[in-house]
Amino acid sequence: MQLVTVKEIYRETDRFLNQKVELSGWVRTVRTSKTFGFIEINDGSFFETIQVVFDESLDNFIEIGKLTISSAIRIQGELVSSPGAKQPFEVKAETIEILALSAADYPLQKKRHTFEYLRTIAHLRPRTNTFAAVFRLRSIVAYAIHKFFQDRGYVYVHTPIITGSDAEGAGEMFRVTALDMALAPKDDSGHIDFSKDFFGRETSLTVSGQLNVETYCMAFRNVYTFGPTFRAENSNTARHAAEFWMIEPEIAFADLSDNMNLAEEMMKYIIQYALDNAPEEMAFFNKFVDKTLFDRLENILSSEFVRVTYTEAVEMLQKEDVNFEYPVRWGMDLQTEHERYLTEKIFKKPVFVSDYPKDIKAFYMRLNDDNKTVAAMDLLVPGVGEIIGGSQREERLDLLQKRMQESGLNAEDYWWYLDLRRYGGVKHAGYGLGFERVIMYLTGMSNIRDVVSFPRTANSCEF
RNA sequence: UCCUCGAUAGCUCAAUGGUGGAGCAACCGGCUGUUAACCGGUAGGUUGUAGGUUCGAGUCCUACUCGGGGAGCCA
Repeated sequence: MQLVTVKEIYRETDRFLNQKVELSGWVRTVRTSKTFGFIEINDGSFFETIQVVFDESLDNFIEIGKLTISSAIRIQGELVSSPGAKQPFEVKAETIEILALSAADYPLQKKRHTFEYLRTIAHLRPRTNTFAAVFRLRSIVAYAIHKFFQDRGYVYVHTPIITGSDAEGAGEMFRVTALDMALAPKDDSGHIDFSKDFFGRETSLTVSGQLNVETYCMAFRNVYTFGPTFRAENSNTARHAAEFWMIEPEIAFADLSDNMNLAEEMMKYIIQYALDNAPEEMAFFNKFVDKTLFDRLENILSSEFVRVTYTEAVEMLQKEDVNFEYPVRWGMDLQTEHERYLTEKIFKKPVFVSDYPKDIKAFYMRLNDDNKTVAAMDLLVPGVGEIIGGSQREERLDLLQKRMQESGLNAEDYWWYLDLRRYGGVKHAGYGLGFERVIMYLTGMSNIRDVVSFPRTANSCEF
């Protein structure tokens, strides 16, 4: 009797056909007749289920027929080719052992549930087809990202989760404190005295690893971070979460064009990797979640990403005969409706928009020679919108200091960041890729809450 | 945070201001190759919460809570 997984049976069917096998897994569905029945089980190793046929020759036939969904069982039997149309093979059971009987009020039924309902039972939803596919893909894509960078010699840097820089500028921050807030020590002006706190200063959860990873970029040349990020923004959209994962590569001796080349190569690599290594899951998404998925992904793999400057994009949008809620005008940030129009209507594929006005972008972005724009780039993709935001960094100390001053930042807080410009600081660039947004893009899932195991959003931290 | 729509059985949804229903799930029974199996039966409800209008409220009004969609912020 060979102990096998469902994945092994599907991938190496010839090895197991007409052999005795032993399987264990969870019941997805049971169908019975007077003298025989069928069980489909999923053993966790594979997206697909396997059908088990059983009949009254089993001494526990009656009990088996009453198995509830999600009960755990062990089956011994023979793998045989199946006369049924929907599966190539099945297991003819000789013994079925009930390992754990699931209660009858198991909330998942043999029918389609809404994603909204499944979010209320996030501890059970990975047992559904959709979420099993999403989270196996998420694991595979995380590995693909590491593989992409590691194969190219990048060093993976673990940047800190707790940060003392209180103005990274990327968003609202969650405070980290060991103080009892009810008894917090106050200073003379009545504000909480964080010098008495654990770190002796005010600290927060990171909103980006970028500033830290730039320091390692100046040592290892090509580096990346991949870790959790926290934003305390009261964002209530399908593509924002308070806790999410971000990939942030940083490359030295490189400019904005190199940065976009890297982003494009990485995106294509990830897509190809997902198609090659999760074919069942991807086929499922294409069939049940987004019927245009494969066409969309194939189109991306076989074409070059569009590259336009912000100024060109504004001109193109102004020429279109469309009534935008917010008219396009040079100097304002592109609204979601403009970004979507660019990527979904005009180009119908991923678009890099670069060289934004300096006033709407972060202080660390490199000032262009026109003195009006900075070497920033966003990658916009159909369906998701902004998936990457990046820039060439300002490596010239005097200009960086000037920009910080204009942005109202205290240069002393960034002394180590400025040091990089004094000690062999060269041109360098990098970007942040929202991991969940990649998963959304690869699966067609339209809500970020459905690609995070236990999503944390404003007013929601169950589980 | 703003705009908008919604909340009725375990799930998905019906119900003109006038006795709250269906399908699926559950439970009981039937069925010799099923595929979200099928057939028959049983049980299941303080209509999100708190007020108000009315002879009478699931239905109308107010507030709150939670959720969907859109916007801002961004990845």
